[in-house]
Amino acid sequence: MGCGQPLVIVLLGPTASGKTDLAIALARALDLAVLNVDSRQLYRGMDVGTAKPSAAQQAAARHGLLDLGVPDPHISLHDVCGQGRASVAAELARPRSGPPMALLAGGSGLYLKALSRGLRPPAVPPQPALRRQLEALGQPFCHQLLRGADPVAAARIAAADAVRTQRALEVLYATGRPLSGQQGSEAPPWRLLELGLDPPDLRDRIDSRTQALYDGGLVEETRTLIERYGAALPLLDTIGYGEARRLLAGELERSAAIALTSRRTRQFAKRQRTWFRRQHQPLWLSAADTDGQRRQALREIEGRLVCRQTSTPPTPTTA
RNA sequence: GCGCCGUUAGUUCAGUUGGUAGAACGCAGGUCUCCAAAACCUGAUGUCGGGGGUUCAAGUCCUCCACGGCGCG
Repeated sequence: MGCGQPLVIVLLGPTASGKTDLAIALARALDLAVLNVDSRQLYRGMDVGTAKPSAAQQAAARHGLLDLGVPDPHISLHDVCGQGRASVAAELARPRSGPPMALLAGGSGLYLKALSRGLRPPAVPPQPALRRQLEALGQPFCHQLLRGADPVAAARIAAADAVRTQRALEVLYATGRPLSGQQGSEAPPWRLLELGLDPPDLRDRIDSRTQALYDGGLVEETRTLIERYGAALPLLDTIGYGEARRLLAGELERSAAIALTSRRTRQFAKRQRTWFRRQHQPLWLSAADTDGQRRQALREIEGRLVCRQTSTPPTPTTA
């Protein structure tokens, strides 16, 4: 065990914190691929609005878990878990000079947890028709249904939380067994090093990043997505795309759209911080620029690769 | 200059026949095992424009002042 196990490095942080640049720098330094853990960069055609690594950036380092499918059939977490496990396994098996390693980077909390901790959610795909029916029955009634059928899940799910109530009922009807008994996890056989990025000037970074998305063609990209998949595409509710869609519909001025996108992004970043604090507790990198962060991260990674014999006390070395 | 209307939380506003203030959004904290860039929960906001008066009691009535809007000169 210990130093014999592969090392999986997870780089996480709120949007616009500088993960992409640092991930590429680390990938180059360690000869690794950047495996993106991002719920929106999974989709082809959602590039500008998701700040997906550019062609130049993707040429600078290998990337994985990008462009897995088109936006129309929604890609489930179950599928992402499968692809993610395969990508990590391939990366660890890849012949390289050092010990086996993989690098995950992203900001989607649930996805990060699922991949790094080996969550095994039930393999029940979303059933839109069923969800519509449950929706029509009304949330109070649905939660009452759940209390009768799966009291454990019902106790955990807030009475007003329609999304989770519907999911629990969906799993129950599809499998005939309560959801609460099917939410397991399988700790993967690797050591985990979680590094966090959360610069103090995130608000400014979000503002300038938002401006850059609009200048870089977010509205045009949104128009293309609407032409291809229709304006009702659920993924168009995404931060940035939602405002661009309203701009195209004439409901918002450009400056108002940009301000709204910034605000929603800030609110999202706050939720991400809450998640990381509670679910991950990474080692936060304090350096101000990518270069300093890279050095700091590489020191930590090297520290994990030194083979220590815990049974014998370390021999004191005098300088 | 005259008349009318307005001035209440960071913002937009609600406040019944006088009983020391509420909503939404925002903000802060939290939850999270397939919509997660989602969904949900909790919380704090305040010299009610300023002064004076009437009253046991004034955001609410009277009065003066300031500021803003509209109309008439």
